[in-house]
Amino acid sequence: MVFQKRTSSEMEACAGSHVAEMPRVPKSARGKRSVRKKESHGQVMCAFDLLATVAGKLLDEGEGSLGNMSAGSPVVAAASAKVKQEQCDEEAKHFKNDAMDQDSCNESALISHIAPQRLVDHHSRKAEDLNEVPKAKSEAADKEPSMISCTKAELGCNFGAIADRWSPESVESGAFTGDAAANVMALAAAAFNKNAPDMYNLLDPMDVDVKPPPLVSSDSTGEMPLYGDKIHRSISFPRAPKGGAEYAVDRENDDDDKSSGCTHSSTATNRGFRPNCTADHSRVKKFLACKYRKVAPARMHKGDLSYSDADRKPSFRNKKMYYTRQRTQRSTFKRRKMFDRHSTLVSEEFAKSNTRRTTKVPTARPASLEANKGSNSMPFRRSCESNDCHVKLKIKSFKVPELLIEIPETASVGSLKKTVLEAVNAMLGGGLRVGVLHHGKKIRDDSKTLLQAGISHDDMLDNLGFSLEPNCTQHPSQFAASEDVEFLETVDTTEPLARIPPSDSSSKHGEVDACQELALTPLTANYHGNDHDSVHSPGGVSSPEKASANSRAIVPVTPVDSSAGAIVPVNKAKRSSEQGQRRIRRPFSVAEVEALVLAVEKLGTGRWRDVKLRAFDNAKHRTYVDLKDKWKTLVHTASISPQQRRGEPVPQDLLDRVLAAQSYWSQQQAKLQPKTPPLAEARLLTT
DNA sequence: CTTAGGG
DNA sequence: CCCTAAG
Repeated sequence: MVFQKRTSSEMEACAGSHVAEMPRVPKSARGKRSVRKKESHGQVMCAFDLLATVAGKLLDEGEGSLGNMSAGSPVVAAASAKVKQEQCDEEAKHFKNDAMDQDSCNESALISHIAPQRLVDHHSRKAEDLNEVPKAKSEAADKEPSMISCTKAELGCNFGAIADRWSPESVESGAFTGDAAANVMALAAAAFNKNAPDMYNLLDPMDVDVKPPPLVSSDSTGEMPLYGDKIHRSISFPRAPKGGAEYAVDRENDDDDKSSGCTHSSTATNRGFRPNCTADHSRVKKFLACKYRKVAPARMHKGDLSYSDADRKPSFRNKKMYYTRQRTQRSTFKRRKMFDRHSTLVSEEFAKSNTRRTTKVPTARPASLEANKGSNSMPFRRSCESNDCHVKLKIKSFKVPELLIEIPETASVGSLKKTVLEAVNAMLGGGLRVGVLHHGKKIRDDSKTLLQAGISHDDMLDNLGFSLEPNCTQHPSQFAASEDVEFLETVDTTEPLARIPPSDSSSKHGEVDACQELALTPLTANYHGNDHDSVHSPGGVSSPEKASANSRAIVPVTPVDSSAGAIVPVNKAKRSSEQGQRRIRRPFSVAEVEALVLAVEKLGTGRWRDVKLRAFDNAKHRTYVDLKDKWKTLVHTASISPQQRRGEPVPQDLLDRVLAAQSYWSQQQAKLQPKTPPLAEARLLTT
């Protein structure tokens, strides 16, 4: 008699480990490999440029209120926060149960009142009790009544000063992560309101250095001019309040904000380069126009962009533009390196030394540069009790959501510009949100302190990231509810505590190492992959855990303006360099490896579908082929010297198990292979 | 769709 | 990871 290979394997598995064979999953339930072959055609993608446009948008947003608002990043932030707040409220209605949304709302709320509070903080530093805040605020407002009008240009310039002054105090260990996000927001807002050239600098991953000046002992400097100090204070994080009290501060204090950031408006240098809005815009546009890059025409049809169901969700079909991950573009592959760089521009660093300052200033903008420098050199006083609890970081640039635009190849450049602009505006219409990522993981808990989030002054460089995220639901109605939800889930990563640390991080910051938990509860618990989103909502979808995967947005794109669209309906120009995109590489974490090993030990090799179902059913990415491949590499890895191994080191014991399992199962396979395995059987058959 | 292997 | 041949 001849056993079917699989059957025998299963039997052995059961016999050996007492594991009941998993019922065969119906075909319908089997993991399907996502469609990969995508077509595409004339598409122009422009991600980095978004930054430029962002500026324009923000300008617009602030237009109305700028008149009577004082300048200063806080104000700007407040302004945009207003808009965001509205949306958040809206969102809240739709996703009341979504933690992420709540977070986003908190962030927004924070932004709106953080500024005033900072000011207050400045004026009544002693008033640790939040109860005193209101009073202090009014005082503050009274003290600087004359600083109420600033121009946008000033705002922009001020950013330079602010950025440069971003004191160590700005990011204290005691600050809430939400505060951090808010602060970043403020900075971003300010940055975007700068005149174009300066903005470029800010955006240039190579330049802008927002690092704070050297720390000065708290009382060694009295030189700090009032306004300087103000500026500084205005962007620094409020002292960590106990509880979420500060969230209660109402936003009616916008008035205060108005006067808060303007103290420096009198700065002569600022006057020097006060561009007008028009100028700003044109610059932005120009910038955009110059930078847009044509990319692979990956025509996106129903989620072919991504490989995972979750990923696919936000594939705004039938839309002209999409925000998605860069990686989804296969055609972009060749340029990926370059592109990734853009997407990595999020990097910021923690300066370890207080003295080290690398302020590369824009060679292009002498004026502003000067202004900035002036302020840079200005010492300021910082008053942080614990001098070593500061997190110093510089944000080279923000990660901007990818923007995909589909436009006929025959469209004019002008229409392209317009299209891009519209897309960006559409995205920004929802306001921006700043995401904070640590070790590639999104920190969603705004109430966490930086310290708790693992962001400490002695942190490693490049562990922190910020991203600008569009406030997705501008027109919720345009999308199916489910889609929206999924989108949200996808956009965001997961709850820190429930996550598996990125492969490269040794989760040394007190983050719960979910890996072990998962890995150690093998038989029953599957490795849930990175799809910890389920933590937030049942049936959650997978979400890439890497920073690169977080910001996406659905843009209710208004049809490309008539001119562009009408001009050329020639969509047939595809077929050129299509092909699907290569999936991004997602190194297996130790936890995953362990889960895999466990499953294989149980099921044996050659049953990858079952292994997948058993241990990676929730990891939408990770197909059985992936698992098989991983096993292959594991076997290989285990057989080479440790020195030759690369990537995240896999515990030797795991590798040993790999080899053991491998040999065991291959043996089993060998036994069954020979049509005449046991002599006895052969005899029986022949007899 | 799954497996198994080469690329 | 991708791609393919096979079943």
